[in-house]
Amino acid sequence: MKKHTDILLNNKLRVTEPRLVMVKVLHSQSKPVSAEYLIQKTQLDKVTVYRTLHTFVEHGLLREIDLRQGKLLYELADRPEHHHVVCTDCGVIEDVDACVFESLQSKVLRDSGFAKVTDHAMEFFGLCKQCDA
Amino acid sequence: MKKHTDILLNNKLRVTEPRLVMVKVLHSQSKPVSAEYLIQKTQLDKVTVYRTLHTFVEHGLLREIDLRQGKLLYELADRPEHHHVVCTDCGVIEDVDACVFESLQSKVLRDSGFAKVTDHAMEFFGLCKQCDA
DNA sequence: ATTTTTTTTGCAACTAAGTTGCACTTATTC
DNA sequence: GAATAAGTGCAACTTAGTTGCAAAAAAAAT
Repeated sequence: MKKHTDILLNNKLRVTEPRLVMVKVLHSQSKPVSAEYLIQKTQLDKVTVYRTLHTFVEHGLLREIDLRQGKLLYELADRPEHHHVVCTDCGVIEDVDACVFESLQSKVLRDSGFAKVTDHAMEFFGLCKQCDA
Repeated sequence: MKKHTDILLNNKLRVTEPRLVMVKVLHSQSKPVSAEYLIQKTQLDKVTVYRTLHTFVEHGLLREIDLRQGKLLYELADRPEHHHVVCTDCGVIEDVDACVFESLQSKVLRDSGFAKVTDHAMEFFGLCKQCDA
């Protein structure tokens, strides 16, 4: 499929079969996925999956997310920025629109004496309606 | 020292030598510390350290913090709630006063359709003044 | 189009953080 | 002080991810 090839080319990445397979699987999922999931779905060697994930993150194609599950998750970066809320019971993940981070940044700098804030993690944990019932 | 014994008793925990040693080391540090640091400082078996950390967290004595360093950090929960900003260059950690989380909670519930938010992670990453210079 | 160069891939072996099973020891309860 | 319950430490294991290196595949040069 031309679309997936273009995604790689647009990001100045070599077009290889493993990368096309990974882009395809990543596009098929609307929720963040783990390296483990990609290894199983793509049947690629785990080293290839881990290395490709890093490459994609470096090129800004993917976002790396830590939802306290002992492993990192990945989602395509072409979606609008947002945060996540994770059910601590069943693990379901829902989106939360981009946060009020801008207004917090100055407070962070003031409190800490840091020079710059370049990134932040803001994730929420709770119970989804099913698990709360 | 009576103080450390009391901390354990107040939290309905058995008073044992390893626990007293751990409380002592935890009190000696104002910044969050890793399990590794505690293992090295206390000379206790790593299994004991990991299990005691979990016990302390369950009893509300400790807070567990994930600052994306591939390992969890721990700090005493008797300090006022706050967040952290981490220098992505040198790793130094500074505190940020409790966040505007209350005002975000309703937004999170609205966006996600969750029933409850019980916890959140909100950490910042950037450059401290030294590393930015 | 073929050769050369460069990058990517996959295997095997490794690492780091943390966990589990189990016998032994140490606190608290009676 | 004996019985009971909980905590400790060793060895061995697990899980997520990494490193070295030779073979394979892309892109660049001819």
